[in-house]
Amino acid sequence: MRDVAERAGLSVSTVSHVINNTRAVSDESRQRVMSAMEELDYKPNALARSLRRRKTNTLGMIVPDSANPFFAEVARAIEDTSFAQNYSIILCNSEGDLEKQQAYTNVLIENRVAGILFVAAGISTELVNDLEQRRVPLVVVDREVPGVEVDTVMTNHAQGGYLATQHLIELGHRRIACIAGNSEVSPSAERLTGYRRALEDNNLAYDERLVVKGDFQYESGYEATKHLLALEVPPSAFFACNDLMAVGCISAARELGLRVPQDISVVGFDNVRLASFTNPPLTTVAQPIFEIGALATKMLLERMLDLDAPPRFKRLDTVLHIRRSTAARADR
Amino acid sequence: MRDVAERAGLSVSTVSHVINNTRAVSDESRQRVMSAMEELDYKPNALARSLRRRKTNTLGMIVPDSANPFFAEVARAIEDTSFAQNYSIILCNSEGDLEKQQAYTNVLIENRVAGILFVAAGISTELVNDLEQRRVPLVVVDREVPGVEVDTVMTNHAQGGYLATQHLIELGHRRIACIAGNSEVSPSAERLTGYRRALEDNNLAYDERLVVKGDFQYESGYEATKHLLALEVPPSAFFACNDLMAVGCISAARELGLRVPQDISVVGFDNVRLASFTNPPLTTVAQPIFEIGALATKMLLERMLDLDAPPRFKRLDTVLHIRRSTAARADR
DNA sequence: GTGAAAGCGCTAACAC
DNA sequence: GTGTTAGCGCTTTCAC
Repeated sequence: MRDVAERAGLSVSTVSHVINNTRAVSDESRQRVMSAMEELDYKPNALARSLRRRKTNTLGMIVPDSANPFFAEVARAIEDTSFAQNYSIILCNSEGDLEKQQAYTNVLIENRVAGILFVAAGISTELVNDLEQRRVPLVVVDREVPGVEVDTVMTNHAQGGYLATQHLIELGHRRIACIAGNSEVSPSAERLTGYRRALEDNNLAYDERLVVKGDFQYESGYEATKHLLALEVPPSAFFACNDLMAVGCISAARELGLRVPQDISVVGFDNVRLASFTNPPLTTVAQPIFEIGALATKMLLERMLDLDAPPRFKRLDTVLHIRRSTAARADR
Repeated sequence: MRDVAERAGLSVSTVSHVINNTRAVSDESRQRVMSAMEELDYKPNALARSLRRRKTNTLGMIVPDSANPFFAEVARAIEDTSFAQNYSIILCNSEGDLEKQQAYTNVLIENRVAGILFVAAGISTELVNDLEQRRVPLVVVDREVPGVEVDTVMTNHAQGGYLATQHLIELGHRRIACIAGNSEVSPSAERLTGYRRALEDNNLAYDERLVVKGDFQYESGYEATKHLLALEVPPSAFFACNDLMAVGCISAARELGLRVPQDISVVGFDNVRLASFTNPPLTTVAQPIFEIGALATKMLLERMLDLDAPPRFKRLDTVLHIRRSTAARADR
């Protein structure tokens, strides 16, 4: 910038003011500055600016695994929205590991990010309090943090689980398996709740043998299905708590010579891009992925403006997309 | 830091030195500093540090679409490797749009990133020269930049295309379609080259009606297949230039009542995680995705150490993974 | 409408 | 082994 000022024959402060449009400057001076910048191909130093302003244009985003299609799509939505608002994103993959998450959080704090988005992160009460005390704005996405008041955007997972199960029941299925996630975390448990509630509402007994835990990866859906289909009385329908496990489920069924949906029905959860192109196309409960990311970013940006406003909790509804992986139960 | 120094009753420089382990400090002083840091919960300001050191610990990564499984996995590998080396990643989605890419590049320069990774980005000669002149280290991944010498890590796409096609030929297929990508960009064109070369080596005629352009998305594989199967003499095998299009291809075939692999065979490219779980599991040409990301990061880090070393060009080999989407041609 | 000067929080050169 | 000081490149107050 000094160079620009010299080249333009003006003071550094004037140059700064034309760059930031922060003070009236004569047309001539403005011109001189502009051309000097052009000629020197000047790019302001955001580090110095942020240091001085005590505020960066960087956001931190912590996800368990940015290569997982669901998180990848949420991350994409967050990045898009942030870019549109002039914020950059530092990407962090926690792998759900608390230590890594803490390490990343430290890096983000040291880089004085303007805010942090925790996506599906197993965030602890202490961490939230720590961040609050440091006055770091944060938004939690896709996880409920028990006992703490933080800005949160969540999907109505219970409603989604209900929708999925109800759909299967309406198709005549009576033995409906649930390939759950790690049930300790909120979205996973809620999907299961929705499943149970739908069974109840239809006077179907909850059979715990039909519920098996997965970990949201393809493999676990595959394994769970192999296990479930080996039961004495196997289920005729599966509610997989995410699309990846649903894909694994279909894969396993096929290996056992079962046709989807003629022999068994399966419904997923998330509606990632892939879901439209599985074989058969997957019936699934859609989360409003883009909206989740966009809303989370928006909430974070608003939070930055007023750290002491009351925390907000947003729940987004799901929509059932009926495709080709579900059909009426075959008579037995 | 000032606070820490006061608390510890020492000079700021001493504190700095213990933090950075950059000078001999008495055990007692060190202890005092440590506990002061602890008590004040001090986190150094990376902005100030970088400003002073004239070097950040941040890297920029530009990808077309971080929600695309292939890029998502490469990005993941890059982020992992960088984190292990104490570098953070700023994520940029260019959408293959040159303007967005330029905008992102500017942001990265303003943030004085220590280096930039261009993944599959349509990077131009001017941009490379501009960056070189600014002395910004960069590595290009998965794209060849014609007429410019830059550090590059590429897969041997031609070899992969050859492998895929050869495999189909060995299975007895004679009419083999190719669902290509946008053929102007290097990886895409090379895969096609491999396809042609395999045909030639086996004395099979190249029929341009059997080659249709896609855009690496599910949809385009789907559309291309619909088109190809409507030909008077449809192909019995498909080489899709990436896994997503292969999935779209299978999806289209199925809609037309064709079985994979009994009626048609399809092979993909990339070997994204998903490929193991499609229905049927996809035979595909594996790119060493993790290695690509890891190597690219490593090259960038090395480049940062010596900006004037001769540029390196690394080509990684592919491996054919034979799964269940390919089979011997049915007699007709 | 413009300039001088202080200072953001750190590191590195220089003194002792 | 420790302290003082200058300065990284900006923004912002204050003065004119």
